[in-house]
Amino acid sequence: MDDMEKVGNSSCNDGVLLRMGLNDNKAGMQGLDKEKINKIIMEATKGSRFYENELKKDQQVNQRIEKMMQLKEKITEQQLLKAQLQVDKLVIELEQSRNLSSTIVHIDMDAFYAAVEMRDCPELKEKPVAVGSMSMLSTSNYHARRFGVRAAMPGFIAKKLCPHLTIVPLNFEKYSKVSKEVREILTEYDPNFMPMGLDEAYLNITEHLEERLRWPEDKRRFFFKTESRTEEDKDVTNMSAKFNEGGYSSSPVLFEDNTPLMDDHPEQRDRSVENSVIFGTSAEEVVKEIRFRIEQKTQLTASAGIAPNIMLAKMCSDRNKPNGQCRIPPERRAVLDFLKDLPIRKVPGIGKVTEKMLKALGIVTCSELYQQRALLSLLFSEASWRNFLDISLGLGATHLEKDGERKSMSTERTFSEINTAEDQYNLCQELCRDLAQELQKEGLKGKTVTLKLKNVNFEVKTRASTVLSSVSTEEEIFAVAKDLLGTEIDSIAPHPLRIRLMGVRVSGFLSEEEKKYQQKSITSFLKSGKEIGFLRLQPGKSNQEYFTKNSETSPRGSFFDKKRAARQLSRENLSPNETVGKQLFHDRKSSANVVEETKKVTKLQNSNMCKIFTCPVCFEEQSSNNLEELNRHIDECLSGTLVKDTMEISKNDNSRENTLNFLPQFKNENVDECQKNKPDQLAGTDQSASISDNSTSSSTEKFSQVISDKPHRERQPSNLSDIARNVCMKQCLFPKRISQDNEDHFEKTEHAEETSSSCFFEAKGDSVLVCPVCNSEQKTTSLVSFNRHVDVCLNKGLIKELTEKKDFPSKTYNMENSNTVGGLSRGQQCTNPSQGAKRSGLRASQSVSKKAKSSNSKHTIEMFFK
DNA sequence: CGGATCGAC
DNA sequence: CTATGTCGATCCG
Repeated sequence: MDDMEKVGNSSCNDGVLLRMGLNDNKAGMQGLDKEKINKIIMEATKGSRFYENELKKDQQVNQRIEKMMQLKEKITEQQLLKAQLQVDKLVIELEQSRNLSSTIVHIDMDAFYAAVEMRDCPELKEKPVAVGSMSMLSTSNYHARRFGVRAAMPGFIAKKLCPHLTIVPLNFEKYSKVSKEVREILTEYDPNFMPMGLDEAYLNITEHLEERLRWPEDKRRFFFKTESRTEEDKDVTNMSAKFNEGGYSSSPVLFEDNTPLMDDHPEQRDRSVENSVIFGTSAEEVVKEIRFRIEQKTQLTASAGIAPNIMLAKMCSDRNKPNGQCRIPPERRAVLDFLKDLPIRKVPGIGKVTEKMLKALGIVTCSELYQQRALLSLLFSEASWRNFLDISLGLGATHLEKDGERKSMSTERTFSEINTAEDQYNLCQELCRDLAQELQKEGLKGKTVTLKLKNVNFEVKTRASTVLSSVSTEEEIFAVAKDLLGTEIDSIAPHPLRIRLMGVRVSGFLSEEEKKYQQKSITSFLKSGKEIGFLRLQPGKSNQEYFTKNSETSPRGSFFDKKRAARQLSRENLSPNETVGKQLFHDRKSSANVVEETKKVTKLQNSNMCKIFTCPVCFEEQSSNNLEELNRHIDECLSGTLVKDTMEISKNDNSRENTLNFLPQFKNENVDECQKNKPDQLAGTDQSASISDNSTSSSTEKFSQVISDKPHRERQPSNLSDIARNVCMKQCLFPKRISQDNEDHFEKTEHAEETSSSCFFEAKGDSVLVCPVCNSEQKTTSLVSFNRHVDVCLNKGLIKELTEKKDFPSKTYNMENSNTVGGLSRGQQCTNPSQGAKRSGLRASQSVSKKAKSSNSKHTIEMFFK
């Protein structure tokens, strides 16, 4: 927010602590000093799940730094010199393009929310105040800041820092109203001004300055407000003085400022009428006028920066806050002087991570940033180091670009732990509902739906799916989101997902042009059923292939989504005892859908307005005046056909199924090619690690998964394959190098047992693999042979399972009685829900680990979710 | 394209 | 007890 100091760590070693505490201390006598503040924060923080996650993130940053430093070591003098030349060539170009002709202003309301609340509640005026909740504060007044109370700090910690703190809840409507009042003023100086949130804005006053020169004096005259809005606010002057008890002044005390309003036109002050003031024509005067007017109108103060570009203006407004302003004259020298000792952390776009990384290179100030430009060009991405260069030269945008079209829309919610699938689905649907409503307000439809989850350990993950036709309604979005959610629930089943946040986002919006085009093309596509018929009848090309090929252009198309949905269903049918609730949930939903669909269809058929299309899947004529209806029909049709077809195909080759189930192939459109081209890399490929002992039937294999996942379609009760697949889906089965620079938040390599609830397999050798079924070591020369072993093993297990345990009670399943099922299931299914998820999960993971180690396993297995 | 991260308000 | 919500950009695979 506006005037909050960026909180950064100023020394390398104590990142997490300082990050959450104070960087500097403006504390007066009434406040706390930095040490006390950090101590209190630490006491309130340590041991919490939140803190553990902060530590983890910090370690990841440290690893990034380490990697960067290694890279740095390898840089030769030659390379550096060459880089220096190249960068300096660019510097000359940039220098030549320097544009100092614009006058950009950044306006920043002081402690905005808190100030509004204080204005409206005189009781608060001399107290430390924060706005937000016990969970999270949005801002605090300057009094509270002396105690270390800051934006983005949870209220309960703020209370420990400052027991007298008054926390007032957010009232956005009020802030919006005030913000609007301010904007009404700003627009007079730049009708194209750019608001950044409720409390900040950029203005380009270049034109205004020109015009202003021709203005009569009266147009620059403003009157003090003499009447108060309310009875109790009669004495505006007095109130302002009290309000700014922090030692900072406000109008009319503004005149006592170090920078008097009339400084560049002192003669005009004499001619000012009583109760009015005339502002000059300089940029400073304009900005003082703006601030004066803002305060007169809203009783709130603002800080401002004036500079030749946006970046400088922003940094400038920070300099004299609160209730101050600062200008960088449009001269190169002045710009560079301003930057000289400026900490890079003050630069917009440089956050705590970048700060830390640069600090590791000995860069703290902007001039140091410039000095290291050659090195930076070798260590960072093009975009990054160019940005660094711009920063260190003081270059930035000199005009305000209109906001482009929105690129995404999302909604997310934090809550106390939710861990039942039913609640999660309901919540998801609710989010979709809210989002759909907002989307429709703006008439937007998007092709990508992203689900965001944060588990109770604060680990965040997102899962996205892009569908062929764009979505905007609750039902459409939820159809995609629930699959994503189902996949996640599956992936750690039978452990519950324990989440504290869920979010849904829609992106990939169509532009207006694309919207029209799409309508047309779909219309014509549907009219010509023949083309599809041709493809369908082509010898050697099954329907599946046709659709698979198509979905390659959109790899995460609805077809694959359905597969995921199918998998979800299958899992839930695995253990009837445990998943009754979920099944009910599903049944309820699907029957509701049927009813709904039926209604719609009859409604459509009764309509005279509808057009007739040929469904490209079932070839039946469909009457509809609504493309969405048709899409839905086609979707249903598509999944029906696919399931039917794959049933027939896989009947002929049941023996293959178990192998197939080891294919986590959702992302892998062409297993054959993958196998051929980079067999050695299979292990390392993300999510698409696949094993196939046959390079000719991948298509068939893929689809057999669909059938095997459909429990309600006479699927074989193959717990094993599901278990195995689940593990595969976790990318755990085969040797996977844990990526060093981009670690999955949900994977742990080192301290999973102590600090996290993640699940992973890590292979430390390549030639010895532990069979996930029989748990024995297999020396293999190729993944193919290993796969064959697993295949055989799996079949054995299946047979045993079928003969001995027809009713597989996964609820009471435990690893002791499942030698044949072995390691894999232990990793994934050791749960015993009735025993309290936390401990049993952890214990199981430890015992698995122990066992793995004792048997000299090359794999280590950790559990998901304590 | 999907997923994670960073940064801003 | 109790650590936000939304958005865009970027990087990497």
